[in-house]
Amino acid sequence: MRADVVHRDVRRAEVARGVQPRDERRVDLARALHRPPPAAPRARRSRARCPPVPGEPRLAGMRMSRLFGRTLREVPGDAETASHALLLRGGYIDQLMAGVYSYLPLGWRVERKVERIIREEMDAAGGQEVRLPVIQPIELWERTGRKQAMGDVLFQLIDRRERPLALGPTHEEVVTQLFDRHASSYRDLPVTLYQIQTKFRDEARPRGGLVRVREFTMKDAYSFDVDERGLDASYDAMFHAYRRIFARCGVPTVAVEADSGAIGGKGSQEFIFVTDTGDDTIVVCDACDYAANTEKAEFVRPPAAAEEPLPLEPVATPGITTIEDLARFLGIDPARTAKAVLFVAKAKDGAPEHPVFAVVRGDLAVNEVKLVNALGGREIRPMLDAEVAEHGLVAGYASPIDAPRHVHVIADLSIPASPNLVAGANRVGEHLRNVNHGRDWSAATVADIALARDEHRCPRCEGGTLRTARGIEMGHVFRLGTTYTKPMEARVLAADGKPVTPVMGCYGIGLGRIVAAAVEAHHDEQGVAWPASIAPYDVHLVGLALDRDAAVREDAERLYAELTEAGLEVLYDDREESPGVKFNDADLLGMPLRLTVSSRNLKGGAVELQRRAGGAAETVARADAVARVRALREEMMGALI
RNA sequence: CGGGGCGUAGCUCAGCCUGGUAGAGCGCUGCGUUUGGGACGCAGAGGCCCGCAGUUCGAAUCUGCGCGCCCCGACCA
Repeated sequence: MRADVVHRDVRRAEVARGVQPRDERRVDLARALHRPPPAAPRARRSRARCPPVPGEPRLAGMRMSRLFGRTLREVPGDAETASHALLLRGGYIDQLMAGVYSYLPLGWRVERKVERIIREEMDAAGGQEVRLPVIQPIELWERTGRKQAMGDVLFQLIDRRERPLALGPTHEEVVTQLFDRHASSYRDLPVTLYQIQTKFRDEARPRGGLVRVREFTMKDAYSFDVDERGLDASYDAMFHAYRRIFARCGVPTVAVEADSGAIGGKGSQEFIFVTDTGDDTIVVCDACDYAANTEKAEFVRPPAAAEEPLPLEPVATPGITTIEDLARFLGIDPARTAKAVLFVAKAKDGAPEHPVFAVVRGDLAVNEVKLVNALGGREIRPMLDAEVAEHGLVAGYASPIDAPRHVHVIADLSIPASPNLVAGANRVGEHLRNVNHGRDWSAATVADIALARDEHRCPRCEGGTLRTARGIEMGHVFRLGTTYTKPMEARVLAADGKPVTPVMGCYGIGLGRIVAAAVEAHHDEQGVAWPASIAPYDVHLVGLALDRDAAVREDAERLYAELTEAGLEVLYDDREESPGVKFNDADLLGMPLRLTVSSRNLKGGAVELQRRAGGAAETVARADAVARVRALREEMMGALI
């Protein structure tokens, strides 16, 4: 159906209903705003001011002359990453303050498309959408101890009655309470609730444009099951939904094992978009499918020399306080030394601060996340130089042998397995050779507290080697268990009539990060090349020299109408700009397809069709243009899943 | 929270060292020329030089104190 026919029908219907026709309303509205109605196109420089013509498609199209937001030729100074620079240059986003952005019409369309995809996949996986409050009473956070755990990241405010409140950084507490009020029987389970909503986190350091922000849209989902088996099923459903979501959005991700951090629970996986600009580090096995965040990553320690323990022997090491210097000075491999790293475990729940003496083999580094976990979740900080002496230790020469009793000595797995190490003597300028764990000293705790890195061997397969990569966390799925249901005292009655505490899972995705990652993954020197699924518009229609050639203008307008009527979303460049400007803007903005109408092609009864992501331009017969665009769009969408 | 950098027109920046009535390019407005890869001419609009307090006859410029933004690190469900 033609647009003007549609319009006529709508108009007739409106008149019949006694409603003032749409285009007349527009004029009235303008008058009401004390402004003249949109002027007729001027003879020249009509740049922008042409009013929507009768029959203007109401939803699926946008004239660039009317589009709010302009493209920038130069990169705004604050942008470091490609996604940040291109989103700013294209007029997709605008920064209000550190870590807080507005989305302009184009940017918002992208986010809404991501949102739609997520909603479809969540619904398909059995999720039910809800909408939870942003503003929450602080007591809720005190109940689970997370007011402490979140610390300064939690945005807090006080209402007029001086009641302390928080802006939700996540919603485990709220949803658990909601669940408890509305579910009372095992028959109500399983249930997965989700929402797409703005979250607030006062990040210490926002960075990378949309990558780490303080106000952001997140999809968070929460599953409730009667038992672990149920949780497994809910978790798997979400995991697979996540795979589909990222695939459909054109963002390649790798699922890695992760530390659960302040969220808690037992086991989680992150979906990481691999990029050098990422702020997370992961390791990936080059032989099997093992992949983990370095915070969590296990690895096979390089083997130690098989030797019998030799007699302990002091060695003078004047001025040598680092492993590097020590190994060079003694002409040995760093793996033949023991590295001491001193921390202070912070006070928690009334327990006072206490010194922590961590020992790893010299070729390894301490993984602070693992160390915190080995300490039962106690936060740590580096020990200050002054404190080292206070605890009876000698900086640079600290020794695990005869360490003061109040010092918690914790050794990495590599230590008991490595004989005859060189360690500090706890005297300035002196080390000890042939130190053996079990003979000369024993750690209070032996645990995996070392950091995996490039070249380490895979813990899951024979012969695999770990490789490190940087990346951005796109989503995170957690098996929470009863971390929240227990302290919140959520219960349902089981089949046997006895109350059980439901086991929970939670699942988050950052929408803005998907937008940023999609740009990182799909751009070139000229600009963005959106995946078809989340591009703000399907086609960028470029009309050249519209004011010079009435035939071209008419045909471009007609094509615009035809495309939108065919259900395509069209960005129509109807501006009075030179071809170079239009093409460059089209490249920068990055719609997946570009259609060019020009007098040159029109003479041959054709238009030019170009894929933004590459490939030569094709000349398409004018009559086939719409069908060809639809076909290409289908093809590109199909390729995404 | 440590370290570094930067705040001058819508954007990118010069001017600051050596104090003396605020500049460029891009963008924007008007008129004309131009039209397949960021064209050109002419005429314009646009600035509390981040803020406050000092020094000085005089401060964008020097000094102090704030605030903001960016980067590295710490931190980061």
